Amino acid sequence: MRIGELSRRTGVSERALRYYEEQGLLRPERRPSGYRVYNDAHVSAVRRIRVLLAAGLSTAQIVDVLPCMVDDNGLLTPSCPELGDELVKHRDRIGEAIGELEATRANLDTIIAGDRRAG
Amino acid sequence: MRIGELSRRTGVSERALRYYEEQGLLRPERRPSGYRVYNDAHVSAVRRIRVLLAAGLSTAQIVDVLPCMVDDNGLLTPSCPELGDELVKHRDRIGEAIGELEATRANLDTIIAGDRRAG
DNA sequence: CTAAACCTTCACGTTGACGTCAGAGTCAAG
DNA sequence: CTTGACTCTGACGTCAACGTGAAGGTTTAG
Repeated sequence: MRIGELSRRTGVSERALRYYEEQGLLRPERRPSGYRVYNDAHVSAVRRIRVLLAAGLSTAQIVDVLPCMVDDNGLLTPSCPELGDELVKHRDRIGEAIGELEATRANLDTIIAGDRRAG
Repeated sequence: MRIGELSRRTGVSERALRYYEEQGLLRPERRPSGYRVYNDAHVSAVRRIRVLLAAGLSTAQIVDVLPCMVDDNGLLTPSCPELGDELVKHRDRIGEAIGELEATRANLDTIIAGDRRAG
């Protein structure tokens, strides 16, 4: 498929797809005309990129992480344990934020329930 | 304390602290000279801001949830004057933020666990 | 008193992840 | 062959979250 179809199938703009290639995240084939040609593996790659970007990783970090995932089914290879640790650390940071917000919400709930002091 | 000490105590640059005020995240007192004056509540507020930023929330989102986050002994911040529907709305907004972060974390978990079809 | 350290408000610079537009080439359909 | 949709490569614009001086006022130690 060409860039337009990939854009429609992923919901990611053509500009963003070209940018990902520029950053080394995607390496589509090229027709003699210069047109980019993508396949289904690229579709899932783009989805993985989006998930990682939404999780707060930069394209530079994703460049390191992406090769450690098997192309077809998004599996982490066991050959990259360090990168797995990076992802775990990042998940833990998000967990920390969730904890903060949940504690806040719990305090709010007690206040709303009528108590003046929350613990 | 003044901005320099707050910066040292939080590890956040003075420029960033002024930026947070500009975005409505901090409201320090002012001396006649114009100097900003902070207290311990601002120290924990800055830490919360940093956690939420690191989790991928924007300052605009933090503006919505921060004013109703509760200080050390469960005291309401002065920026939550109305104890009725407003608090409930704020709690619900916090709930939305939690939901988004949990979705992000779930996606990360899927990738880390090597499961199929993240996204 | 002076000097160092600290603070103020502009205001332009930077980086990342794109948006947007220009000018030109490509390709399937009529 | 022509039209129109699609694509290409620059290259400048944007927005958030600051960095980095500039030019000057404030506070405190000596």
